[in-house]
Amino acid sequence: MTSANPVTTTIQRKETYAQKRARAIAAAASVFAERGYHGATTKDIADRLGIRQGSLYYYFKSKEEALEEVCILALRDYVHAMEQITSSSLSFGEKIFHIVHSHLSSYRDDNEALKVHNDQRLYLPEERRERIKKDGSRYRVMLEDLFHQEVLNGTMPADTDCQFAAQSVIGLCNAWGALIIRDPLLDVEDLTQKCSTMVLNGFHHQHP
Amino acid sequence: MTSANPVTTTIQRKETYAQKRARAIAAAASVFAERGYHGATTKDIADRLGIRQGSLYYYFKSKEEALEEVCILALRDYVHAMEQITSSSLSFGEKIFHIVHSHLSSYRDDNEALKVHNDQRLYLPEERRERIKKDGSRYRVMLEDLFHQEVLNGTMPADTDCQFAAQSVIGLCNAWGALIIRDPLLDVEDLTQKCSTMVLNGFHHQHP
DNA sequence: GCGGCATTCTATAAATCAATAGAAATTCAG
DNA sequence: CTGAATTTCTATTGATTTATAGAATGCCGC
Repeated sequence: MTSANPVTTTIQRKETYAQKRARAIAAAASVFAERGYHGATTKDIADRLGIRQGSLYYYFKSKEEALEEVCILALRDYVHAMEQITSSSLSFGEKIFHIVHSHLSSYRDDNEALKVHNDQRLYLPEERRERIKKDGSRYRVMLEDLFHQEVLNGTMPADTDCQFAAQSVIGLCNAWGALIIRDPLLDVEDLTQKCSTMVLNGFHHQHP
Repeated sequence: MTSANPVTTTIQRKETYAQKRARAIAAAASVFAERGYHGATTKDIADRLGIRQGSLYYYFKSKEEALEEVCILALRDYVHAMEQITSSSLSFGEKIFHIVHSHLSSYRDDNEALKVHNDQRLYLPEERRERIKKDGSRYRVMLEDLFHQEVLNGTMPADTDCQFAAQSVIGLCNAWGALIIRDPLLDVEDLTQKCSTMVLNGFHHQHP
């Protein structure tokens, strides 16, 4: 055997293509989130990367491909977190809490990819949209199943509409997510607590 | 007195400028809803009206003005409906029901102006955005006050965060609204029932 | 029918933008 | 150092788009 492969043993002094491309996707996410897909220009993205407009095409075949990549990125971590939570041994209430927390946190910490997925994905042509749709549906179905399980357990009314419940949780989180991005003062921990409580028990209204 | 004003007594054989402009705003709303503000062209709007691109400028000084008008239109009816409901003698639960119903219905019936307001208003420059912001806030505050009143009545926990509650109801309705527009099969009456119940009592989860 | 006003059209200016081709620069192994 | 591969740059093309100016058309009262 010859000496160990320098690629894996040498300290990396230069970013790989994949790493630089990942930064390009993040830059695209940021710009798309701020100005929308059509409102953003390839120059905006290039500027954020410190390269020229034309150079961007070394990483993307088209602006459209950049949007698709942003959407794929957004869903990857998002779905992964959901898988971790639903397969854990937490109680139902705790799972909901973690799901909401993970969802809201991603708006604060991550990049703006999730917002771009929510707001701009419909501007993708059919074919590209289909490709990312699967992951989005998977997320919704996992949440749906979580509710469904709870109905079978008897800890939720038998007539609960689990599709409605799942979609509502997602919608609520996305609505607050949009606000979280725009208002740095919003406290994710506090919102997580309030959203989970609301989902499970509403605002506790008592008939007078 | 001379003969009665023909404008008011004669059967209208021709649309007034205001009416035609209103149709232009509706066309803009429709196109903006479908393609987004930046993705829509003035030609798209003109096509939907059956006029030429240049002729559109008889009704708008700019594309930007068209977007502002769409947002103003969206909020006018929206705020008006809220005023009617909150000032009525309905019970709290009924009011929430009507508010949700009015909100969701507007996505089904009206034009797509409300969706445009939600998704595209941030692309307006500061000054124009400020002008429409007031109406949006008014809606939220009215809803907030409704919750606040209920806390004072003692039919809701004293520590209820009314701002959170109001924003959540709006967010939930907007999330479902976006789905309603895309899926004609969704039943607004059914969704209204489920959304109101969820807001008031959550999904009735019982600790096992 | 005529004069004036309202409405729409044609044609075009000016700016912007995505995408490409090929040259330059950088990096790196031998 | 040298040559090849990678990465970035320059320069440009072609298409699109907003907005304007001025001409043409339609409409209405008289």
